[in-house]
Amino acid sequence: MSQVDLAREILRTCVCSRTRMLDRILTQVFDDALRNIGIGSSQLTMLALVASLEGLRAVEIGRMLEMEKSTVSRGLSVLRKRGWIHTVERKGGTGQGVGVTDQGNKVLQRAGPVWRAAEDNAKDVLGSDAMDSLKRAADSYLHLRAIS
Amino acid sequence: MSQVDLAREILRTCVCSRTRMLDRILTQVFDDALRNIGIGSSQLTMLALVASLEGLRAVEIGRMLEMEKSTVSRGLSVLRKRGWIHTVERKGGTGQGVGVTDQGNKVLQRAGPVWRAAEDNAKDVLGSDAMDSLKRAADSYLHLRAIS
DNA sequence: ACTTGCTAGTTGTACACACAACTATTAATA
DNA sequence: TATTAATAGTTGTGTGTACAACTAGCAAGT
Repeated sequence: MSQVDLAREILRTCVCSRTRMLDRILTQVFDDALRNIGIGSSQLTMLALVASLEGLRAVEIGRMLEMEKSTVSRGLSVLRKRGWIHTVERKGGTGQGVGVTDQGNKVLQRAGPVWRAAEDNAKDVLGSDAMDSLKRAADSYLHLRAIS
Repeated sequence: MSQVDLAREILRTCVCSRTRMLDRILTQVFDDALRNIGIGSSQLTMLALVASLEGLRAVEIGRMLEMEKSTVSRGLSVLRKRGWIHTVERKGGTGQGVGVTDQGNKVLQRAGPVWRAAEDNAKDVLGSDAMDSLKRAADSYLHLRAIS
């Protein structure tokens, strides 16, 4: 098989590069929408998770979002720097977790409608069939039962 | 609507965070497989594109992969540093583009079987339905007609 | 030829991401 | 309790990503 044929097969087929492209496209849509609010789409995800389950530890966040622990660590630093989360004691005294601050809640509330508009916008960009199949692809795998 | 309800709605619904999670999961699968070869999945995508269309310019790569030009610029630097691509003259003298080196072709050939195995592995991880719907979601949007 | 303006490319900055190596903390057990 | 093992968290490094600001190069028109 020639190099060119192999290269074209990779480009036409590879599910990883496809997904990464979709990620770039969607991140663009959501970050554009959220820019005025001053929060990025990744940050919003993490903030929403912390708000959903007060007292989460970093390792649990990593498990739920499929993130490496060092990524979680640095992501939480950003949220902390912005004043959106703080350290909280966990029930039972088993170590510490994170919780949302008043500022964090305000940002979340302001982001809500903008995020919904972005979700609609994404449907226009991708088409609603593609969006549904994308969500289904994720549903079959992701570990978000705790907040369902 | 309470903050917690909003937060949970975002986590359950957001197509952007879902896609980013899928990206992390798939990148893990492909990078693990490719590690022995010494190339990352993003680099493989760009190398395959350059190999498919000799003499591409950065701006064209950006259009086809939905990447910002600065991202392309830095991505190409990495490939150049590794000795996988080089600058080539374009037919008609309209500026310069990039082409694959012999080394780059060797890496591509070695990566081929490993990449195919990773693609199979991804099907096991995601399930073949999810994988199909993921690819369909991308198909409806991506600009790869030039190499089809 | 000049200027004017568009397009392409690079670089500074900040964040997202993971691996490796380290520290700290917690749990298990001698 | 002391030691050890396992888990959790941080930090250095390199890459992936985009925005803003800048430079370079080309094109159009007068």
